[in-house]
Amino acid sequence: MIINGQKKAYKVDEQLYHCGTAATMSFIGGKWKCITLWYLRKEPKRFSELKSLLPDMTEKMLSLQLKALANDGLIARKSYGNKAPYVVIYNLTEFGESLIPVIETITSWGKKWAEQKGELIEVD
Amino acid sequence: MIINGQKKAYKVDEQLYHCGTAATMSFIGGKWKCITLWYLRKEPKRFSELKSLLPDMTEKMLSLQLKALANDGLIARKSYGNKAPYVVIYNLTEFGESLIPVIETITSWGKKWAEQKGELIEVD
DNA sequence: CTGGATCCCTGAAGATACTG
DNA sequence: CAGTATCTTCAGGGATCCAG
Repeated sequence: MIINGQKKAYKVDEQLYHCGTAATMSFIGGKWKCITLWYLRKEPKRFSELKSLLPDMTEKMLSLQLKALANDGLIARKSYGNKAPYVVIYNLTEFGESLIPVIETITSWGKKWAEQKGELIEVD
Repeated sequence: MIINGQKKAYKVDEQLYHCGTAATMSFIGGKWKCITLWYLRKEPKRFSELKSLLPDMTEKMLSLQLKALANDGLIARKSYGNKAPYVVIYNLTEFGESLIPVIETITSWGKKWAEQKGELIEVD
């Protein structure tokens, strides 16, 4: 980002972002965050529900992503019970909801492209 | 992507995409592709122009990204002259242009967030 | 001027097994 | 049930030098 020959950047909590894109990508970049948020867009879900909805994601990655998303304030985690079996519910926060239109834009472009250039097939 | 209990995916040129998001991200994911396309959105630019607009990006990365974007059909490369100094112009293709609204959505969300939560400062 | 070639490093992601 | 703990692999990215 260069304004009047001066190099500028956004500074948020000691972190520099050289453009709006970089800021957004820090929230939804990487391989899994978008799709995780996407599955939470309508209603809260349990860990095991997400796991079965995302069979390609290892438990470890799911756990890491959920932790990161909660840390960014995009989702909230609530746990019930002090003995196994535990129940843990994840839901979007209002801040997380503000990202859904962005993800929707990304998803629908990809969907349209994939449907035009390829085909929907069964896997596994 | 699970439909009627059946796991599905898009198949495009032997490549599998488990959702629209993954497809889009294969084009604009990573640290540099979005911003590179963004700078080409209005008019074609030379390698050296892009280099000075993107001072944080090494020449190697710029070169790699331009090659990848051209390979994906998002930009076109035209070179003039058969002796040094060469002139090489990059411009968006129509396909590349179709992604600009997506990038715009991403950028404006990040911009709004950064302006609310942080500040614009000079760097370097 | 516009890159290519090479080496290196780190962090993201995967596999597998284990636990309160 | 909802995660941790290790170990490993690999691609993205950085630094530097080289070439037409």
